[in-house]
Amino acid sequence: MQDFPGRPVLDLTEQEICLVRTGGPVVSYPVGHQVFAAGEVADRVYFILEGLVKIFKLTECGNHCTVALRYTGDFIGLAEVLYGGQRTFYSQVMQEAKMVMIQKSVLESLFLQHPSLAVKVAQIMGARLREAQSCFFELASYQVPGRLALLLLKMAERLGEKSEEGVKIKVKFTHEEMAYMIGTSRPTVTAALKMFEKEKSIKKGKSGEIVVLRLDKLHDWV
Amino acid sequence: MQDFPGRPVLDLTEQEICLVRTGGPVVSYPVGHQVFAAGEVADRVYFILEGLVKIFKLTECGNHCTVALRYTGDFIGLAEVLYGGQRTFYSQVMQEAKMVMIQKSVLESLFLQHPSLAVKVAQIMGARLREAQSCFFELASYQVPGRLALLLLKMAERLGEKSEEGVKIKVKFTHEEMAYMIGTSRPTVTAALKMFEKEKSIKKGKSGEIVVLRLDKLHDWV
DNA sequence: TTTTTGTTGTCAGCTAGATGACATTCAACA
DNA sequence: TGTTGAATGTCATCTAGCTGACAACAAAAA
Repeated sequence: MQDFPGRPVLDLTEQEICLVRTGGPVVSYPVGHQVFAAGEVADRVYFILEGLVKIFKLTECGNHCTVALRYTGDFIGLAEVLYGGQRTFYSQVMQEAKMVMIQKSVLESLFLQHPSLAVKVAQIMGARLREAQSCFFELASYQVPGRLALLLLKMAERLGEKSEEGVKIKVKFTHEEMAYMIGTSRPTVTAALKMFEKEKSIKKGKSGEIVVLRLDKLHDWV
Repeated sequence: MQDFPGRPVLDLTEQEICLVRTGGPVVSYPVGHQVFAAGEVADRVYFILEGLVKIFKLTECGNHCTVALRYTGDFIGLAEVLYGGQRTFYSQVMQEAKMVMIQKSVLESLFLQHPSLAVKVAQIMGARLREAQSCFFELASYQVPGRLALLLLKMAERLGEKSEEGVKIKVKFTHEEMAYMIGTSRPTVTAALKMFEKEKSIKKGKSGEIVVLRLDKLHDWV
């Protein structure tokens, strides 16, 4: 998956967030809700106040590929709105999401009135681009255990909760979901996770979440 | 390879180009020249007036992966300059390049004085991001013949010269270079090209360039 | 509680494609 | 013109990982 955890990238400032909040109504969507779909007109962006949303693509034959996860503080749907195209990806809520829905025209006038916001958005897009290109590189260069280790490390950084034992990844993803993110199959993810468990790099928490015990050992896999 | 041919994306207007040209000196580099390398400070961008430049990454073990090609009218090195990081990719000239070299500080003041340029840059980054994510998807979903067919189609669109026979791809890439772009090995590219030749989707021109005879047949491979 | 549905664990069989190796052809250059 | 280095064509070998399948669980619903 692309620019997944990918650092806080470039968070908006307090003032910028206030600005963005004025851009439209706050909407709330449950898990599973489709925010947008390929083929639709890209007439609005969303700014995530809370929740987790994935960006993915489908083949005609049902093949699923997740290219990014977006969190609190991220925009989604920016790219196509900026360059004025149709949506080419799908977007679905993975954790109940509260978002500001901003019409394209409103976003454009925000940019005009606050040029620094436009610059900030350009920065965000730049960071996302390099992240996406890195993911391409990783997919091309590393095999499954390496890519999965990398995914876990990024998740630990982004969604982790430290304890004396290790880092607990607070969000639970199914093996299938992870397979979509690293371009492999579900059974292969299961096997690789078992392997990590056996070497004690990770363990399963009580409610099924993954706890990373040894970041260094995972790192050795890339 | 990522957002390779990827449409002219979003060309700058005449005025914008004039603006950019004032941003710094014009430099000329021969084939093979390294424009920047991973680890360097990202203190400038280049605007390509003429030529072809690739953006790539290397593993410690020498693995090479090309994530983008940039042409006349494109910026290179924007992403890291925008978000203020180190360079994480390498960049090398593939066809003699004439470029405007623009210092980061100059670019920033250009943005301040001309907010519309900042917006345009955000648009460009958005388009590049979606292109890069599409390439990730393609690498994850299609096998080599499909990815190579797609690459040839993009090249035909971007670097093609139409004739009654078909579309001649004006730039010559080695099989190895193409392998780097689609995440495969050189012999595999050779084999797939032979196959396309056998089914008469493509042929070799007199100076070794690829001529696409049947866009539709290539398209059937994805 | 039982039923249902989704998630894991595991496996046998198969294949795309990596690797390394080598011969051949081509292009550049002296 | 011959010489040299790079780019191709081709092959035998090996393996990561896909596919499909099924059993074992777990969680949620009835």
